[in-house]
Amino acid sequence: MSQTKQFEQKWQAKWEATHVFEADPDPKRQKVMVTFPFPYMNGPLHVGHTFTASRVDAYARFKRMQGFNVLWPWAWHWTGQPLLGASQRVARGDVEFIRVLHEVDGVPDETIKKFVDPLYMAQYYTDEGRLAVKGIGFSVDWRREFTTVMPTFQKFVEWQYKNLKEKGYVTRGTHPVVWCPKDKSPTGDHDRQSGEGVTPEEYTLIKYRLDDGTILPAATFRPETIYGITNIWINPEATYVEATVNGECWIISQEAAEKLKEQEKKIQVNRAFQGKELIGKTFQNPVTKLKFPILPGWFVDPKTATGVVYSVPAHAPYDYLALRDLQQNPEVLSQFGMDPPVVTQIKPISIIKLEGFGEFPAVEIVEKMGIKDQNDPKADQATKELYKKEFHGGVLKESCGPYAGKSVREVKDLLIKDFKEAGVADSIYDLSKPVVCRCMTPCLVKILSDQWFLNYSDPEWKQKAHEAVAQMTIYPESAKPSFNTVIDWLREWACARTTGFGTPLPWGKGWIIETLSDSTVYMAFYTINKHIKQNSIKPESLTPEAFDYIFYGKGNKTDLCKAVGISVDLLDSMRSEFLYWYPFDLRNSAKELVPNHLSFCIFHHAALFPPEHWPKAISVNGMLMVEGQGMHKSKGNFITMKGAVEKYGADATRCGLLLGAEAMDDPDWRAENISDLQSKFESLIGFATAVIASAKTDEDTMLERWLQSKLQSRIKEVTESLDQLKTRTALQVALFETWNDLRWYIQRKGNTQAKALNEVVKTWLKMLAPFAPFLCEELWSQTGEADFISTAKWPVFDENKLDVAAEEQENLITDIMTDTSNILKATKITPKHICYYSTAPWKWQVYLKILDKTVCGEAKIGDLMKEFAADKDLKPHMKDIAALVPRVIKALTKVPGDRKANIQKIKAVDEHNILAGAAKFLGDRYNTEVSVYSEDDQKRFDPKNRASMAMPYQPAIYIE
RNA sequence: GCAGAGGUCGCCGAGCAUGGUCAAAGGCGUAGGCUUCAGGAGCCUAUCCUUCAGAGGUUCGUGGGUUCAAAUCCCACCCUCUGCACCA
Repeated sequence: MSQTKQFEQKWQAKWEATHVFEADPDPKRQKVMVTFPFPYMNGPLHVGHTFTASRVDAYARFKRMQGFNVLWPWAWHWTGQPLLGASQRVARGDVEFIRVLHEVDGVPDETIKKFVDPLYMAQYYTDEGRLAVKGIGFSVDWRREFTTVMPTFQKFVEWQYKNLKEKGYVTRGTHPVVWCPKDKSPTGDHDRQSGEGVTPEEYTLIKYRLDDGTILPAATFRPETIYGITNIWINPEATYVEATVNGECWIISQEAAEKLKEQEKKIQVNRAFQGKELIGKTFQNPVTKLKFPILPGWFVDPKTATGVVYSVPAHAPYDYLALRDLQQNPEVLSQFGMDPPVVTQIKPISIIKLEGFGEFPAVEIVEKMGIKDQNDPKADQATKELYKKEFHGGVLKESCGPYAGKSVREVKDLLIKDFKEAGVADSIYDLSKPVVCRCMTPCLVKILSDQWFLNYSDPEWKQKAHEAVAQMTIYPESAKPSFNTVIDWLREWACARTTGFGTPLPWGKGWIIETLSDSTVYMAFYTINKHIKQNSIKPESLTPEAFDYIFYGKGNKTDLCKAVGISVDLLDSMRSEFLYWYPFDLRNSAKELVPNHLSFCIFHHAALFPPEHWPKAISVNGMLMVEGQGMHKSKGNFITMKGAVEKYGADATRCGLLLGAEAMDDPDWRAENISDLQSKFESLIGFATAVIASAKTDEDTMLERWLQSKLQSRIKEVTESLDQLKTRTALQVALFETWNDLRWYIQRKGNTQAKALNEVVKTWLKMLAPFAPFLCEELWSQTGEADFISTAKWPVFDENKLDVAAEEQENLITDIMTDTSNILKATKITPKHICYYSTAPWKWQVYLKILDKTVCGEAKIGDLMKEFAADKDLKPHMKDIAALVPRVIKALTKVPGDRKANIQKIKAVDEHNILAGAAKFLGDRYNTEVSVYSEDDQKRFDPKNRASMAMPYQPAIYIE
């Protein structure tokens, strides 16, 4: 077994044995409750879950180390249809599906057989999931765990819905859905063979009347064009039916009759006939009462809507094209017994004024695009373009009755409403593209009646939700507006369905609360489930009144306890535990849940709890990609949490994911990166072990102070980043940048014996512990610490340990190394001897004066020279100063502001000593002899007379 | 279609809000050296171009503009990605 695996098992066992991550109320300590949306258990946990949950765990561990009482609970989502669907696929012996279960999920064959029981399947994945979560080292309090089919949890959901209903947030209504007639259930995107993303579209039907009173319901998205009608198109070759629809006699395509049966229409088909029978007849416009002819239109698709289309050639390219085609070939009309003038006399009727176009926009666009006839594919493009333009910019003309002068956009809804009320319009739902169910049955649109909705349209509810958003923190900040957008945009949500697992609607027989609707405030249940489980509280004790008391403090507890059979103490413990933990302090999820779950969570909290129990913070992150692609079982790139941990180790998996991205960016899982990280950790372990073992001296030189100083900035950055959920930045600094500091120190120092280094390494481990807890625990124990690093005190930034002089000293070294390398590169010489010349003291005087002036923004060469000339110490050097001043000014433009301030603070540094101290280090670096002289040393070795080039922070260099 | 996010030096990815400190962090990859029985790992150095002295030049999707100064501000254009409901 690998070393990594040993550490993982060892520390997991210790954590479990000591219950370190179990959190109970402690009034003396501030609490932090973090949550992660419970995963749906129709499959194993994967690296996507791992990424999101690793962020939560890093935060939880960080806060725990900061001394907070941290609760991280976990649960499992079993509600809904997919679990049943999956089980049924096993029962049907779906070969491909079973192969995936076996190969991707790694389920043993014997177990797969038992998946015919969906509850068994859910339990299996839950048990596997729990092992995976423990294996990766998430610091969860398992005493609060539950699944959404547990009767006690369902009692909680019943309480939730009873309250929502009483507050008026649950309403009843009808709703169109994509429907599979064979399965007799709505066909969601995931249940489809084809037609992903297709939703029902509502067409308005205008009830034109034939002379005998029969209704021709023509379907349109543009009912305002009723004022510009010139004729109706019927496909002469399609089959139409005459049917009694809600007591009226309608003529529609055969397909349309089937559709309407599912759309709350009482329909009886009386006879079927060919479309050509209708050609040549006349009908009346129910609004204008004018009469028009029915013409043959071969482009009319009987499968779309009613198969009856009315023609507005002035504004609809297809209509104009079809009309033009007929007018150019009027002889085809003879087969329908019509005379050409009926067609040739038709003129488009303009009803919409559109900027940039004349009378007949459709005619213009057809001519502009050079569209040949009604079969030209460009006709479709023209239709879309014109529709958009007229919708946004079109104004109805005088002929449009009460709607004249209004824009299309503003009257459309009103007009539909008016027409429906006047009985001249109706509607039909249809699909823009065909949808086929997984069972291979073509779908249609069904109107579900008596559907239960969460009324997210309620303006007061929306308002409260906005308030909740306003008072909470969203990470990253940039995601906040999208929550408000979603809240404005959400409308009625069907919250119950008839199939699948879940909690029955308390008042609606046969309805089950749907999966996104039963999981909105369950975080509150975590706070009390510990007591429910420990005391084996019966579901029947958990009445709405009991929950009202626990969550609201409502009711008389003596009576209540008697009624439900829970002791007063226990009830009070539950109440106070809820009050201690709630509200939750963080909920982290992937951004895909913003438009649904996370917003629902906000809505429901706003509805059910007072503002002090509304969420404190929500954070969102990107969606995990695998090798640049979305992760799907079908793509063969599905990686389970368990599999990743087995292959790369828990620490590398966690850190590899967290280094992938932060904020809303999508992290990319690259196997190569993860295994590189794995070996990096191996080397980290070796490195830290060596340092820990070698610590013995009490040295406190400039280098130790430098290391401490650097460490302080790292502590500050890691702490601040973690507080902002910037896990990537935090880990990058904690792992790589701090490591680089340590490397630099060791190189400069030449050994690892200082105890100070050992202390820094211990601090380093603490900063890494939230991310890589296993190896940190192990190394921590090697330093002789008896307690867990998981509960060690988080390092605190200490300003007193900042040492700008030490930092400037090292800057001097790195700067001179850069210059030396530059020279070597440019000259391509192999150095035999490198000489450095430290700057003469009088130059420092000049330098610091110029620096002061620069910072104030008044560095004028003339003034400076006068000032220097007046100084008797400088007077003898005036010739050199004349050359030095412009060089210094130029050099200072490249120095960052904060460094300038530091230099002002520490004044002159002892370049000579610093260089002399680093001579050996530099000599090793360039593999040559290094000599250090003072610029004004008369005995210096300086054949090319370079020394005079020296200036502060830029010693002169001579290389031979 | 509607809404949102984004295009940075081989790759991933900082930086752009508060323009100058940006040839642009960090990681990866690649090359060379050291170490190692070997492999791996580790350590060091280099990695836009030019340059025999610490310098210069051309870069941050494309094209304009503002400014002494733009990866960073403004405009236009091109391209990519994500969500859009009864479904987890």
